[in-house]
Amino acid sequence: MKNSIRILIIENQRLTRIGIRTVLEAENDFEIVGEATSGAKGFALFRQLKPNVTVLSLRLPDSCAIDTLDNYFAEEKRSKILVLADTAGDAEISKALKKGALGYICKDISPTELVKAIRVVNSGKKYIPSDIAEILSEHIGQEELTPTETKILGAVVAGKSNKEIAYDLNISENTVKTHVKNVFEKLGVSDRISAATLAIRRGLVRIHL
Amino acid sequence: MKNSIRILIIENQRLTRIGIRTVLEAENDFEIVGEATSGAKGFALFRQLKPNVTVLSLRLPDSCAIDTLDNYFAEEKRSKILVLADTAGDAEISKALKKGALGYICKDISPTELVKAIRVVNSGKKYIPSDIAEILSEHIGQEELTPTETKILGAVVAGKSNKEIAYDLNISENTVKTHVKNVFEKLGVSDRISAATLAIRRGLVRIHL
DNA sequence: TGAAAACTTGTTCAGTTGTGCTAATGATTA
DNA sequence: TAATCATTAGCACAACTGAACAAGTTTTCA
Repeated sequence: MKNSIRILIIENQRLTRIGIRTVLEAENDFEIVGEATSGAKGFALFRQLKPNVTVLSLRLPDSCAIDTLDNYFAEEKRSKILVLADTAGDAEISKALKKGALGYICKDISPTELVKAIRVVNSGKKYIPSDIAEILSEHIGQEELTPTETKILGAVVAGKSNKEIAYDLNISENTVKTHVKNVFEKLGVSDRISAATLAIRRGLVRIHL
Repeated sequence: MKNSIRILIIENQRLTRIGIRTVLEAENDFEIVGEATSGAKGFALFRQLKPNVTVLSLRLPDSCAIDTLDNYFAEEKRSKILVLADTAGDAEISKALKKGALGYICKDISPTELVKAIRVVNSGKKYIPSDIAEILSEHIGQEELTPTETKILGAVVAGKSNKEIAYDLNISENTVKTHVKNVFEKLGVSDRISAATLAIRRGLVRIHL
């Protein structure tokens, strides 16, 4: 169909993908041009098909959407990407939006809202559902972790001791302690377990399931 | 339709629910008699509709399927329940099966396999996909945590200190240490962070996302 | 270039954690 | 009844953690 919105779906959960397709196929100006189950295949299809809108799942077996977003924008500056998350609580929302994703929706979105999201994003505008916008606003003002702090938090989550972290990063244990303390302050916790669980909940670090 | 398999779907992610429905509706001897988005509504519908097969999502906003399975079997001893999980790695697989669920599938299941799972479960037999069976076998031989140990692990994950845990449970700090040590041994770790992340990964404890 | 942010290291010290033991009590079960 | 398991508790000790400082160096970027 002419002037139809050409859509690429990158999502590994088949049942969810079928759900998305079912919803989108009901719109007669939508055309699903491709589907992929992994980040690599998805990006390859993106380059090949040049869809109008790409629905990209946040968690894919081989990659994290946040990290691959750069590739999409390097390939096509005006990529229109709608990130699809499992839960709304993720810290990754703001990251995705900062990187240039136009929309961020959650898998419990209603069909009508999904369709709307696609249309809005296709028109080049941002689409953020109100519940997600709310969460975003909650996180506003929260200081971001620096690269080193993020690395150290990752090591903490991995169960490493300050000494081990110091050894791994070739810095003194005192330095590690300082970073850890700063991370605690920024996260509003006072022990490494709370830091770790918070990091996991917020998606501040990636853990290999 | 006569002799059709009457199915109840309890799953909160709408897109996934639509996917499931789309797949199941294609079978002309399947009949979706109800859908629910929460554990409470789902169980209410179960009592009312008495479906042949119930597709029950593991993680629901208000409850965990594992904990509510007992209710289903109390209501109807021969409930045929197919538990639907996000990931295959969960320790909850074995728990669900022990409690009496007939099947345990993952959301990236293929349509044909989902249909097959429904049919097998409806016939009263167990259905475990090979990849999940494999994970199950990996966990075999791993010692299970005792109730107290589970409670203490939960407290550890919650970021509590030994002292706090002792106070909460009205036991001495030394006892807490003993339990913590035993948990470490059973999990094969040697610090609380690793215990916590492992517990989260395996679904040994529930964390409020 | 100059300021701001990030990264680095140090010291001290109280408190917590984890290890390695031993051992009593109650509940369950073969 | 004997055996096993879960729960409880104690002690001693080394190691690690987190708080509370102060202060130097390097990067980044406007």
